[in-house]
Amino acid sequence: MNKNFDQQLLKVNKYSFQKDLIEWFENEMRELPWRQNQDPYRVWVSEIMLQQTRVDTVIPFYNRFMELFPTIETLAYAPEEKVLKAWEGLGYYSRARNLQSAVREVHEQYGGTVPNTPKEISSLKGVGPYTAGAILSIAYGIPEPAVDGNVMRVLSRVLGIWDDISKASSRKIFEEAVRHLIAEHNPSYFNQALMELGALICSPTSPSCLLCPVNEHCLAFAEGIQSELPVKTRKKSTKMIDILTVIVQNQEGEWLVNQRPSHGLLANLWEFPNLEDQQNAPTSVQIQEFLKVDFGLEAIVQKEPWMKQDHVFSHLTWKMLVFTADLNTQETNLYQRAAWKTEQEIEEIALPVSHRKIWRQHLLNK
DNA sequence: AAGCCGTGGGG
DNA sequence: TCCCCAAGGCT
Repeated sequence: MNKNFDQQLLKVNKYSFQKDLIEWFENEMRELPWRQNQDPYRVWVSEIMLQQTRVDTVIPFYNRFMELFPTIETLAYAPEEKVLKAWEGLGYYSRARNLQSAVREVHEQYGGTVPNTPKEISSLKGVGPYTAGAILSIAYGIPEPAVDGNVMRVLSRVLGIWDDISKASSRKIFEEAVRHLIAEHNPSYFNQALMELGALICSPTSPSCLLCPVNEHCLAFAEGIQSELPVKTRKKSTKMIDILTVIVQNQEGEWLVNQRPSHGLLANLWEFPNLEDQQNAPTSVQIQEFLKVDFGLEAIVQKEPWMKQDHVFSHLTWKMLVFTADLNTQETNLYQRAAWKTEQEIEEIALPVSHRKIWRQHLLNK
């Protein structure tokens, strides 16, 4: 472990730090839907939704989700498609499928009670080191570290930890620091306060150190090096992919949609048929061949796209060209995971944000 | 270990 | 416009 950090950890008056931090939290904590009580299920759902996602974004999704699936049992028995639909627009969709899978396990293996040991709760799908600690401390009052980006930022400054927080291995160092500092009598507030402090005061850029309740314990503030911490290497730029998308309507006025594979990007979500532009032929020809081979459909594809749209993911960018096509046959027996769906049905399935935008635009132009 | 996995907001 | 970010986990 980092020697300087170790020395700093011993210098901090831990009980004074705990008191200053927790009293600040009691006065300043935001009223959030998942803070109404300590129901482990409600805490659990909130922690999954909050992974890599802002509080303001999560709130409306969380409220809707809890209305639809208020208990472990209701979520366990819900069809996956309903759960994905409730998650539409929130991103990282495997979170939703893992959550339901884990909830079903709790329902079946633990009699519907969320387990309260690190070993058991960490074995649940989608529950990693952070989420395990968060649920154990917030719902059960168990003094376990819950180290997220906020905690690493706050403690890197308070203790002068120079390890690169973008590396997975760094988390352990911060967990050790939390194990030393955590308030055994109130781990829930201690952990939440560290995160709340990171969100409200100890922000990534321009932290409000003068307002900080623990600034007298903070090494970075004492030395005026808040802006140097935490150390975080930036990730690589995203790659571009050219995507050709096609809107096809049958004689009944239904639209052709396809369900994505059950693994990988946007798993199990529905979308309008699309392929990567191979640039080995005119776009309309590529799409025509694609509809024939992948869907068994004869169609005439417009030469020019009626819409363009870029969509940026965390690790790649789709540059989308959207075409329309007219069926040239009555035979519409579809292959694979494709289906004809009515306008009403398309409203009720989960689409990626990019395809939902295309759909809205299509309805507008019709 | 490092790449994959979404989205919308802010500087 | 572009980049970074926001209560991470999985493989």
